[in-house]
Amino acid sequence: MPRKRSLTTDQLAAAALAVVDRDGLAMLTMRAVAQELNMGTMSLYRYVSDREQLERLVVELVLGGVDFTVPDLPTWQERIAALCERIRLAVHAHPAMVPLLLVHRHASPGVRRSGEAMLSVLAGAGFSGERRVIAFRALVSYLIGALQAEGLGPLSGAGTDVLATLGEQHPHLAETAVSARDVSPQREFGEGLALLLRGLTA
Amino acid sequence: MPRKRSLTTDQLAAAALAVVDRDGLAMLTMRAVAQELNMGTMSLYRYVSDREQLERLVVELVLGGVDFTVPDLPTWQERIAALCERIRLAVHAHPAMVPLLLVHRHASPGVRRSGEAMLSVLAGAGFSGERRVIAFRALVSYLIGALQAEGLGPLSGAGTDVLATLGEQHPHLAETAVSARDVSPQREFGEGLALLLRGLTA
DNA sequence: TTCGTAGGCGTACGTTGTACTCCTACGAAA
DNA sequence: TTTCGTAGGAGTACAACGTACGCCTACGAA
Repeated sequence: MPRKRSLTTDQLAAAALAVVDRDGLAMLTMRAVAQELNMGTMSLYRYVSDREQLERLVVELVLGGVDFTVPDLPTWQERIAALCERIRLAVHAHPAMVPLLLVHRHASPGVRRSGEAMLSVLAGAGFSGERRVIAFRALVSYLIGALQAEGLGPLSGAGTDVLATLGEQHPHLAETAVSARDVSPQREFGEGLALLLRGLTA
Repeated sequence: MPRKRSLTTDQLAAAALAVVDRDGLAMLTMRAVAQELNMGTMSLYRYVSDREQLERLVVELVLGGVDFTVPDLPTWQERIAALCERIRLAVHAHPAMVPLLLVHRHASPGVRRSGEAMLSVLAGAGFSGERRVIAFRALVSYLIGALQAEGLGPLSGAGTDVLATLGEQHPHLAETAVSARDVSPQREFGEGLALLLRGLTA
């Protein structure tokens, strides 16, 4: 066997993630990643077959840092919440890559492992059949949506002047946007999830 | 004043939406839309400054068909649910454009109108301050996530053989995927939302 | 030392968005 | 009715993208 690879898959993924973190998702380019590694553009194709596969590597790298073992907590609600918070924390460190989570949520081992973990908690809590389907999908929908929303806040992101203009046509929206300033992403995520969990409890 | 425009903004948006519905979001191209209209590619730039703006037109066209007047229903939970279902129905007719909803959820009048409608219901139900922020964001997160998930089912979409392979490593995931076949998107959406609303009620 | 395999990379092509420039249609003004 | 200025339509062209192809070369096995 000839020659050794000068790169590990993790290094490649790390370089891609570095580009995304620094320059944004739009700058995730085969050329940019190659430059990040001081390599020729086409050399990347010795490690991935696609730009799509490169994106998947980024997803796996981020989700790979998450511990999906079910935490030892008194209630199943706390177990679900802890799992979700772990995911949120990992993703929070790389907000620009969130859209990749959505695009590659199929065919991603990390996403599947997270699903399995959540479902095992639900199963242990007595959820089965269609009830479990509904519960699981609701949790996943919330998780996906919340991570998206956190990436670029639809309310708190805008400046105060924009809100003033907004306020004339949409008073409730403007008022809520002001209140939103005092709610941290973590609280928002956690308490929103708590609402859903409360609904699941009844 | 010289010359009349041969196109309305709606016609342009409709052409773009037709391309998306027929050929998928990836084929939404300035050239493709121009061809759909039997126009030169650059002529489109008399109506939009950007490809981005063209995408926004598509979003507005889809959301423009939604009635955001608060429905006259007994409980505020039913009012919220009805509003969300209207949105789901409109989007359901054009599943390929769902990602555009996410990308342009800021700076979209349609999205803002939907938010204002939901918030007015919440306000009428007695939600105020930070509680309203949490409730609103939770609802929006669920809505966004659920619409995404519906576009391409993460569980039911895969073939049975894939599930079998999956089942060895992820038994709960495989089992839930089987149950998921009997749950229609509408039920899934509605009952998931009901869970969240129940959590909001307490 | 030799050789075959596989890594690295330069070139080039098709596709994208869009800047620039031209031609022309047409309503208003004469 | 004629003229003219404005704005719509389209062709050309370019930069940036993903990536197919083919070359050179490093290096472990023989």
